[in-house]
Amino acid sequence: MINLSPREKRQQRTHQAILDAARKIISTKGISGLSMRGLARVIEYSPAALYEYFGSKEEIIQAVVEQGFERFTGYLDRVDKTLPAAEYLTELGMAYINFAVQNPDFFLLMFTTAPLADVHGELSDEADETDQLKADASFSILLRGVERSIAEGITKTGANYGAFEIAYTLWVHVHGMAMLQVTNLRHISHDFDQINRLSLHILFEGLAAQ
Amino acid sequence: MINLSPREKRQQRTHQAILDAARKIISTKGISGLSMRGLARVIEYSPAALYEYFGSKEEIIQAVVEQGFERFTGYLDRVDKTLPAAEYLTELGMAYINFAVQNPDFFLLMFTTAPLADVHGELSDEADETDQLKADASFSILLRGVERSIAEGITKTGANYGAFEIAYTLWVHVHGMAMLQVTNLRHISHDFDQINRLSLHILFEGLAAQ
DNA sequence: TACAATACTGAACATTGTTCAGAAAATTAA
DNA sequence: TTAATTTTCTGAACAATGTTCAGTATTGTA
Repeated sequence: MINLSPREKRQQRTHQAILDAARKIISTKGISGLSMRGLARVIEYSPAALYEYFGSKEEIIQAVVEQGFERFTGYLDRVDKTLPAAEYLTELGMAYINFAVQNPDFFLLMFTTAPLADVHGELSDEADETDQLKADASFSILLRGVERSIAEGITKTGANYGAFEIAYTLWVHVHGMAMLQVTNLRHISHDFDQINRLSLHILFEGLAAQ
Repeated sequence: MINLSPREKRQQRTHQAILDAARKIISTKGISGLSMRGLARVIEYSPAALYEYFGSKEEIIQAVVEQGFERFTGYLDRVDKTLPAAEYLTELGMAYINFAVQNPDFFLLMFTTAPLADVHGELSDEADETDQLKADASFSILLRGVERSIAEGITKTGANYGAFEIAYTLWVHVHGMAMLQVTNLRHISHDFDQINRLSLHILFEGLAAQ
């Protein structure tokens, strides 16, 4: 895995160059601004050459989204884990929103692109498919933060809800803020940082209540 | 306005037939399944005829989204207003999510389509543009519910936050649930109703806390 | 140096949104 | 009713898109 032949190195470089160019185009001109011909022009290949590396435009987009989630997870993972749980979760949420606001079109694409022909349902029927969530890298970061907040007594659990339910609650709240910031509220010139923090604070009070 | 000439009636009928057909196509085949030729075939016109009624495909989509928001507002408005504020706001939120789940592609389009060349900013610079929100029909429904909840003592206000901030908090939370249901969690066979209600309940505890 | 695999190009195809000259239909004027 | 005019619609065409494919370079191996 570590040692690559010169050919494989070239392949990987081109593969990545295509994805980088695609990501940049999407970030600047939106997903509708991405064309195979334009993409080919940027990396100085003919349009047909792209099909040596990817089966279709859809596959390219899928790969860009996949790498996007990796960068996203990395971004969230960079939040200082030595912070007290309450602050940590707040900053985690703000990082989530920040990522969205700084790459609005890209974020939008990530969260509106359905995974291509996922092989989920392999363990299927019986098993609760929310397991998929728990396996998700960025959700796991949140989940660990929540578990710590429970240990620190910041959030209370009950018969109905444990760490998973609390994490879900935080997720939807933050995701809603991020999403609205990037769609409905996008062109409203107003700084939402303060109200977002306040809003999160209110939610934490609910999570702390018995 | 009420009396229309036969010609105007025909125009309006065709106009609406186009939008209805477009909405149906989007609901069944997604936005990428909408083509001018396919749309024309459904209403039994030639593709070029569509341009007699709309300037472009983009304008058609815009109009479909606009009517979508009207239907959406109507849907929310149908929630029983005689319910106690807490229950009312809960049911309002669940209706929001229901609308999304029942028309996933359509909902997605509505909340990811940027309004075309909006004339906002006309009162501009000085005025806080969050006023746009307060003018929004569906947000107003929520706002009135929140004001009632304040009157009933269900939610507390503070120096930092009044009805607007509380409404925003509820909105992002519910919107996050709806959005995730329609994107990330779409193909997970799991009933989220229970956890969504629970999640909302937790938020209300925060809103009730001092 | 010859052979084989890989990487790429150019030209073509079907499909898309859109335009436009003109035919058909509906409305108005005579 | 007829003639003129306006509205409504069609067919053919255009440029741009994603994709394919035969064939040509380029690279790697014997």
